[in-house]
Amino acid sequence: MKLSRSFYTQDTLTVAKALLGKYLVRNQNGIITIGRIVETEAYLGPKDKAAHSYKASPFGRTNVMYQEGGFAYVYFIYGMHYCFNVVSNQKEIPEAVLIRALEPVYGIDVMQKRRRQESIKNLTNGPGKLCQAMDITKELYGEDLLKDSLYIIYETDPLLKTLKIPSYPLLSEEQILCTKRINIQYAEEAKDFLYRFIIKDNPHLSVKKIPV
DNA sequence: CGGAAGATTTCT
DNA sequence: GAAATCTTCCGA
Repeated sequence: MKLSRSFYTQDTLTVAKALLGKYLVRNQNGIITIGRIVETEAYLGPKDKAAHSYKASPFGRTNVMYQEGGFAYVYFIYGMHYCFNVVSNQKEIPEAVLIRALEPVYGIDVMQKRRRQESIKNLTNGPGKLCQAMDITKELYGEDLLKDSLYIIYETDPLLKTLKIPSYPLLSEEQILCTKRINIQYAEEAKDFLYRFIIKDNPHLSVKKIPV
């Protein structure tokens, strides 16, 4: 089952944490790739100096964040990478969750081609890498995650069994770790907010060490 | 309208 | 440790 609109319109920290263990599905004209979400970061708009929507209007690149939850906010950075966020919370509240790392579980051969990289550990362990592996580009800016090109499913979805994807036990509270966010030193007091959520010890995290 | 910086990755 | 590379935003 796809995550519903009411999942995405919860408060952003709840969504960021609850996304761990769910499966991101990309259907690019019938080519399916799937990854298990293992790392997320919350960005809380006007009260968060690290957020793109900290001082923004509903007209710039963060436009889609003003929608209710469940849409894709994709941005281009450093002249070469895309990053994918899930818009969260209610309409007019410009908040989102950055998907920072996946564990590849389906369509791995496709991901290897797109990434020009054999090593499975190096396919989706970073926000730019996973966009390349899943073919997420600006074309998906504003995409509705309740549609069929890009969406997220529960760990109980029968599709996973159909595709013979090995299942994991449901995540327990103690497997989830909350840390500072990555690469936002400029954000003053916001750099210390514990808005990053990871599955403890997962081999596909973007950063090995836990930020202090 | 120009310049700087960036929620990154890769290679040295 | 630094380069690659380009969009966005901010200040003049």
